[in-house]
Amino acid sequence: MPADDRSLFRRIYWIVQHIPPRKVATYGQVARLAGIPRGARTVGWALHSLPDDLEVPWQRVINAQGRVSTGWDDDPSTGQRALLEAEGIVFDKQGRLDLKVYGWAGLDMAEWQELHGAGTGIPDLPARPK
DNA sequence: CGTATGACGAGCC
DNA sequence: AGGCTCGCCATAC
Repeated sequence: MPADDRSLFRRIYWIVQHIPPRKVATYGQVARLAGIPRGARTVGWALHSLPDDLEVPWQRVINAQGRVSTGWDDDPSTGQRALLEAEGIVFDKQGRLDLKVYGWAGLDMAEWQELHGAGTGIPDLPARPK
């Protein structure tokens, strides 16, 4: 990853670092918090190219279906699902988790302002403009 | 600068 | 519910 990702990717990582254990956020949710309402795929790209030396709980970001989206990690010990189960999250028979139970509420006002600056309120995100 | 590529998502069958 | 199509957005080439 380029050395210039210091704005968007950095914001994304910062947000993910604020997801508490046993809670999960969707790619779209992180994207909205990062300021790119329809940039879910970009969040995926950001986490995909996450530097190893950065401490980011990437496993807590899943898709809107409540399923892990990695696919390549069937490894029972290092796979995304395994990491989440280790935190106490339970998946159903179809490999999905209940977002109503484990879904993260998002950044609180203080965290939002720390990220975007004071004076800016958290938008209701209709995700439809343009 | 155009095209391809996703760890996505919403809408339609 | 499950599968497909299309739109999205930052990057890589």
